[in-house]
Amino acid sequence: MAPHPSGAPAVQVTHETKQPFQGASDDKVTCVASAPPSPSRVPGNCAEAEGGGCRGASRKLRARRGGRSRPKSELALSKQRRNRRKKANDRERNRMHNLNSALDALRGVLPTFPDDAKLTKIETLRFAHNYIWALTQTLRIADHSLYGLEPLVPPCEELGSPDGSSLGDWGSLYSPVSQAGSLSPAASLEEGPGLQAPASPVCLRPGALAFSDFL
DNA sequence: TAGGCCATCTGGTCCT
DNA sequence: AGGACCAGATGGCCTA
Repeated sequence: MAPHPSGAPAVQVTHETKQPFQGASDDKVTCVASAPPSPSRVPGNCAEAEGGGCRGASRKLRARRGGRSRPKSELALSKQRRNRRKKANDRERNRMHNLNSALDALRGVLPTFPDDAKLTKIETLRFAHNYIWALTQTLRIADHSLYGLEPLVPPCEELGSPDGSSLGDWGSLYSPVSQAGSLSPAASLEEGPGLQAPASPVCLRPGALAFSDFL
């Protein structure tokens, strides 16, 4: 996992490590008959001296080693493994819950209609990606018009939607991702097949955004 | 019923 | 040793 670039925008990925999550408890730990344990390095018998020769100083030696690690029975070992697995499952579940809540937060800031079906995970990511790109373009366009520069994109009237339909209120921003190729910053991302970015000029109008335009 | 989406479990790997 | 992260597997639910 690539660490955040130092100059990354302040999209704070709060490491909400301990955000208690409902359901993160062991509601359904179905401990399936666990597969054969990983190549468990069977802990060597700690009674084995490390060549230092146990000249009656076994107590000191044990104290230096921590003293608590004594050979465990197979039963105790498997019990310990199961316990560790269970704890790992809980953590993993919690981690995924945190991930999902972050995804929900992201959904919350994306412009969608109330009656729109909830975005799937991949849709949310694509939408957010393209939405950010579109907003960036908006700022750029605004900057250029502010300083009297040539517009970067032709006027909206000259743009056509991919399907050739006329541009209504909702057609002013046509689907940025429905085209192949990528001109956006996203091109630098190692994006999978899904995360294409807008390939064509986007004429934005505040409020005229629907998630379907970005997917 | 097939396919998509999702939650969970699991083992491996890396890091502290 | 233990936690975080990841990817694969599996099974459930829902919809066209």
